[in-house]
Formats: sequence, C-alpha cells, structure tokens
Amino acid sequence: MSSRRKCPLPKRSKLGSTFFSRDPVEVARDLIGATLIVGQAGGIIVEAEAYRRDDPASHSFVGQTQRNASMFGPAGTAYVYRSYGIHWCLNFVSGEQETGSAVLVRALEPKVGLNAMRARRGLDDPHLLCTGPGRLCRALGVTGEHDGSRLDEPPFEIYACSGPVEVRAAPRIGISRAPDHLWRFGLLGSPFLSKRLAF
DNA sequence: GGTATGATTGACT
DNA sequence: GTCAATCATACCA
Repeated sequence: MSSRRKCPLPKRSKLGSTFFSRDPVEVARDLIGATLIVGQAGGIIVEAEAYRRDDPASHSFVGQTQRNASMFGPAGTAYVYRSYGIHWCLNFVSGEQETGSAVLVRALEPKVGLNAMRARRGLDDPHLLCTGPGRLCRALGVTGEHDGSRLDEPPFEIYACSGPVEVRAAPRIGISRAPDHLWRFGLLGSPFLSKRLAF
C-alpha cells in the first residue's frame, strides 16, 4: 500500500509552524522526502511516525509531565526525550489545535556533513549513520539540550520535499499499545529505513 | 519506599 | 535469534 505524493510546497520551502499545525499523521506522511539539517549535518527524512495526544502509545497519553512538557508546546517545537536511559529521540511537535501530538523522526538518508556524522557515530557506513531514531540523534548531535527548541530557528532547518515521492504506511515500531495504526511512514525502497516497510 | 517498563541499540550465541 | 546497558517515569505499597 503505497501512495504517490507530489510536493505540495515550492522547492526548498522552509517548513515552520504552519506546516506542523496539522494532524500529526498528515505531518508524518508529508515529512517523507523533506530535508532535515541540524547545524552542519543532515539529510532526507525517509521514515517518521505519528503520535496523537489521545493515543495510548504516545508519551502525552498520561497528560503533561516534566519529560513530555515540550509536547504540549506550540506546533513546530522540538521534543527530545531519552529512550531506554541511553539514546535521544527527536520529535516534531504537531497538531492543529490540541497540543500533545508529535512526529518521531526515525531515519534519515545522510546528505550533508557526512564526516561530522561519521565522527559522532564512530563508523563509516552511511547506511548505519542515521537509520534509527537513536542513531540519527547521535549522528546529528541532537541531545536533551534541544528539547523545546523551535524547529524554524538554528540549529534546525527543515525544507519541504523537492519532488514527488513514493510513501508507504505501516504499523509503528517498538510500541505495545495501539500497535495497529498505520502511522509509520517510509520512503518506498529506501535503503536507509530502520526496518523494512512490511506489514 | 520498591519495582517494572520502555517510541533502542549493539554485542553476542 | 537473545540479552544487557541505563534511567526517567509510572504505578503500587
């Protein structure tokens, strides 16, 4: 089940709060093919997952806490949390009106700053640099210090997809609650996905 | 207070 | 395939 999606925005259009002020499921889908830069490094988003405010799998499901506070900030905010006490994971706060929804960036095709990413990750293979939410944050230097930052201001730059892309929906990964929603989106056939897009 | 559980990764059998 | 790392949060007593 894949669908072709044309770029809805002008080439190299910078994405800000207007883009993120929509249903996180739509935002996640439309982020596939977009470019994410953090500082001097970045690439093309090839995998993302949506988490809604009232979604049992979402950190926001239990209401606002110290950890998830930035999820309840304005759309276009970064939500960075620690996963398994070890890794950082980067989310884009989204949602039309209600707060508490976000999109988890799961994988990138590295495009710029390859050497900086290699140095941070301690390996060479571009296929392993950013394929996974924890790896991606390590490669880009994203940490808890970025939690609550605006996504349309440095060090973040996010640009719209510059051409048509083939996007596939699949179940989310690594969750135990609400596992059936097809809220994981990936670039069909990309070798930079964290997991294959099978059902 | 204690204990179980992760939106993961890398090392190992 | 299995499993440990490592810690904030949730939940129970």
